[in-house]
Amino acid sequence: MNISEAARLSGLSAKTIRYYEQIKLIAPAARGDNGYRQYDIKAVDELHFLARARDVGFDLEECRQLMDLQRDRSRQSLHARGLVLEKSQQLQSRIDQLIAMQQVLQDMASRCKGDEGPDCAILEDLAGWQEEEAL
Amino acid sequence: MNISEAARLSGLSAKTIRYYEQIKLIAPAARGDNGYRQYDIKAVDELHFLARARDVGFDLEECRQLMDLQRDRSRQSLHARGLVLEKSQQLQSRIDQLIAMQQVLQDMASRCKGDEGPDCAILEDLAGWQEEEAL
DNA sequence: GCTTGACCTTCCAGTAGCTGTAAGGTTTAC
DNA sequence: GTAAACCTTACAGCTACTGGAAGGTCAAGC
Repeated sequence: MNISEAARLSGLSAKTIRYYEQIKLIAPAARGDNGYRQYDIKAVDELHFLARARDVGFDLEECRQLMDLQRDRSRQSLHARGLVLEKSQQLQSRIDQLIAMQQVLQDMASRCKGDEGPDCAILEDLAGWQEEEAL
Repeated sequence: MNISEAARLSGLSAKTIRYYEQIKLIAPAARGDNGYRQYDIKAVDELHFLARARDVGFDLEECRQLMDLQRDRSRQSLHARGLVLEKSQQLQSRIDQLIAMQQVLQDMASRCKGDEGPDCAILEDLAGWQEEEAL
């Protein structure tokens, strides 16, 4: 099959597939007589694997490691588990951070009248007096 | 004061301050005889405002809008409130997304033995059978 | 006066993970 | 024959910086 069909089946865009080939995340695709890339089920499975790994938050370097494990017949499942748990913790940190940011925003919004006047607790807050630490 | 002191007080790096000047997010700093950038309290306040806005999740274009509001004597606080509420919703979407990703990871990890053997629920999951949608 | 180190300057390149666009070749349907 | 819908490569651009090179300036100590 051509690249657009592989894209449809894997959940990646054709552009992304070419990009992954370019950065050698995947092996160069086979080519037809016309120079078009050709994909078989096995190749699509690999692309799908990447799409799934990206979806749950792994970056491309981590995807590379996961694919290495996937290919390694003598792998130890604890390695994959380690990568997953580490990523899970990273996501948790990011979630905590975003929640904290959001709470500040909610707090700002609740203290702002939000009317036609120029008085605004939000802008006062952002402009806010230098905090202790810096002085 | 020189740029490194302004950086220390504002919470931005000197590099970042120069960058903000370059992309015209802030006005060009005054210069001393030696060509060094000079900052007064007012300039530092503006930098601090930017640092705070970035900290709670606004991108540079949104920071520009917030600063425009800050400078506008005839502003309406509902505009600032709108920006904050919109950003809050964006953060919420992102948080929800990250939580969903993390749950998948936790689920994977819980089903993986994580031992010395090659059998791995995680890798099976990532490699997983094409989902209905694509077929 | 000279050196040393900590500043400052500009400019260019690189980061992650693509996406958009241009310029062109191929295939397919009518 | 031709138009649409594919495919190819190559290069630029996105966000928000950060790092580094090459060089000018300043203050302190000898």
